[in-house]
Amino acid sequence: MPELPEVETVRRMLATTVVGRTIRAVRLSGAALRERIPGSLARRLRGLRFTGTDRHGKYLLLHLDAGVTLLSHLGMSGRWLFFPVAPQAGLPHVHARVQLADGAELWFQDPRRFGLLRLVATTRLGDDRALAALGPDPVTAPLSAADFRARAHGTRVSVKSFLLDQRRLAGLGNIYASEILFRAGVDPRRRAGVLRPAEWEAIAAAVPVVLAEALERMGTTFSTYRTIWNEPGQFAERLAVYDRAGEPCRRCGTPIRRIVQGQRSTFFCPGCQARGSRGRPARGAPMGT
DNA sequence: ATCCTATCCTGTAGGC
DNA sequence: TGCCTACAGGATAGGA
Repeated sequence: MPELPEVETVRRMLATTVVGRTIRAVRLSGAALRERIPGSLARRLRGLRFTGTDRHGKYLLLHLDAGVTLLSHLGMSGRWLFFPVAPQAGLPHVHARVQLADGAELWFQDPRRFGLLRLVATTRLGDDRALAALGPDPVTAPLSAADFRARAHGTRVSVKSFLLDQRRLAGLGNIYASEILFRAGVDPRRRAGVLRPAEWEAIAAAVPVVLAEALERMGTTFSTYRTIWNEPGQFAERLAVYDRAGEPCRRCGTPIRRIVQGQRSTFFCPGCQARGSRGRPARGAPMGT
């Protein structure tokens, strides 16, 4: 469930905690994540200092001196946990323990092991196959309605599936795709290739608003996601549609529906996201349907 | 090229 | 109470 707001929350926190600190040693579990972590990763990180952070979509980049970047992806259940003092007790599913020179520790925990840890030369980030495949990041490179429309031209997939495709737009996952379409008043079942300009306008406007609100509350926690201080995000209570099947829409009272698209749940309000609507009015405006 | 499905994995919720 | 199954969804390989 970590999507852009969750990863950005983690990035900001790591920027104020680990940047400037030096790695004394790295211990690996030996378990394979999305791909196997080579033992050389621990050896290459030893003695390096964190110099900065970046994020592209759901990928988190921790830059170190010596021209090395530690690329990570949280997958479904991954967490970076920071401990100012090394804990006495261990935790299950910790795949990397980064021991810092001052005694603090940074752990990568991932029960389901869909996550990723990889070292990349800082100057060759553009060549990395995972990063190279990503579309623009909607926070660092916001897309206009015209951009969306151009990217969707000719595609037959639903607008929900379109928003989830990291090659087209990097950072949205299942939660925020549904939330953004609700905010925009667009039916998730509509084909992305035939949306009208007004609908793309509504989507382009909704993306930064929904992401900013989620980021302000440190993201959405259902069960697994935590910040580096092991705190849950607070956006779950603000969700308009996600995981609210059968509950009344907060705006019009219509029961929220759950459907399956591309083997994933989609949640939407049949009242506010009517098929063929032009995008609903801005929040607070008269309903008009 | 584009789209769709199955796969990886574990914790948890629900049924019986 | 306890066992079993289904489900959650990140990315991606491979097939249609």
